[in-house]
Amino acid sequence: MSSQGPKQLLYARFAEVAKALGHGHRLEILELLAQTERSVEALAERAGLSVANASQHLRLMRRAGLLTSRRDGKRVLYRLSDPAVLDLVAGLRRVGERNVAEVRDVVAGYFQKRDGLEPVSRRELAQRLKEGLVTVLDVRPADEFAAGHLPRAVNIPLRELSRRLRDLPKSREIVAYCRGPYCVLAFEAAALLRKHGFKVRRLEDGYPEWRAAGLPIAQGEAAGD
Amino acid sequence: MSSQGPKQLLYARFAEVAKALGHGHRLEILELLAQTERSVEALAERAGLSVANASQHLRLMRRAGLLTSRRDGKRVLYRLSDPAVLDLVAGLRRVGERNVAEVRDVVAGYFQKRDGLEPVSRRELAQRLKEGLVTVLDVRPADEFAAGHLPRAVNIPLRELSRRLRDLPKSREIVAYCRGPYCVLAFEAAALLRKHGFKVRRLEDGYPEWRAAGLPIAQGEAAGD
DNA sequence: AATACATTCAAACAGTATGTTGAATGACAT
DNA sequence: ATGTCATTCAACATACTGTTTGAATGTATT
Repeated sequence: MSSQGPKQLLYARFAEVAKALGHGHRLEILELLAQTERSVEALAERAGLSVANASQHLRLMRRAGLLTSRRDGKRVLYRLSDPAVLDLVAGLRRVGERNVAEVRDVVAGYFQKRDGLEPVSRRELAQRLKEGLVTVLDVRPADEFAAGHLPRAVNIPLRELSRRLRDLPKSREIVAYCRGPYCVLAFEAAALLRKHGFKVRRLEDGYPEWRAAGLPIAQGEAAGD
Repeated sequence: MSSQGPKQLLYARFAEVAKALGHGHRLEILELLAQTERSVEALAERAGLSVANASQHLRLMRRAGLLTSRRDGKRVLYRLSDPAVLDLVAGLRRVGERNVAEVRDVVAGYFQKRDGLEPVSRRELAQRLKEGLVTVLDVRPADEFAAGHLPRAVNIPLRELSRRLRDLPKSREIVAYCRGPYCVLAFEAAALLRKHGFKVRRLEDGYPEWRAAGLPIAQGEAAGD
């Protein structure tokens, strides 16, 4: 299979890149790495995997060219080797949304139940941010927020949201976002806030896409900025 | 693995799309289907597979949402379900080129040996075509040419090229293309023609990309147009 | 109805992937 | 040096993939 001609050889390599994307756990790891580089242990914990298992998935993706790693003291930090990896994942999503019945069912059955409204586009949000018309709410865990977030975003991780409703304005529109298009955090946040009478919509996707689009970002832990 | 939450379920589906791309033979089938829809038998023959084997690869890709099929009398014709599938394959190529050492080696060792010149961009070729400055040479098999090709292109399948050199002009620049970026036909053609003193360059990719870019195309068997 | 043909399905095989366990490596701290 | 911690490796059981073979299906042709 691997080597009748040079084209076959190349295609076998390209297929390996695709194979490296071909597992739910690995796509989840890529979503996490799209936020910021991370250690094996941190990834394992967030993705719900054993450390050894996460390590194997990471090695496989590194071999395929999806990731690179560097050592930082005792730990090894992995990150996406190329922004084009995000385009690939977005492509999988697109093909799935449009051509796989089960995907459409889940989107209709779970996601649209939490938030049926049209999401806000990046462009529109960027514009309204400039005009100071909206409150932007980042519902990711604090460390992901610290690694990079939308300008002037308020960070309330989803788990704390019901306790901190008073930190949010009732009059202004709120735009919630998290890791990406199917990150459940923003959907759950939208459902919760709407139930409590807030005016809320979701950003169409997440922080990685915002950054990849070249829009301004901010870093650090502070709430104010 | 498949269903702790809705996100995991979606990711498992998206992973299936990636898995369907994860085999050299399947990428080759996709390259053929990017030219035009085709029967199982035709695909099997061109990809060098048994009919039953091709059928299984096709079924898998159809399930994943990459392909659709329709019956036409005795045969079943497959085609790409979505232009986004081409974007996905292009994404694999891009990640491979930039991040997999072996890919770079093969490109340097085989492809650049045949044609080290910068390829002509679609834009540039479209412009020069309008001005009537170039001869466009399509080296794909006749039936693929007939299904769609660049305007005013001359079709000389690679196998016939050495016998039909006199059909090509020595004075004008020739731009050769075939199925896509790593279709060997155009590289071999460029090497052969250059050896015989023609001025020849390659188009940066192939017919499917030209069509996907919305540039004008022509159909039918005639040589003149 | 009988035949021919294209495709799919089912069964079988070898080969490859996944996830677990426990041991090995490599880097830092004492 | 010794111990500790994060990561990787090796070995294993289990499940899935790719391919071949031959039979079954479904569609045209006679």
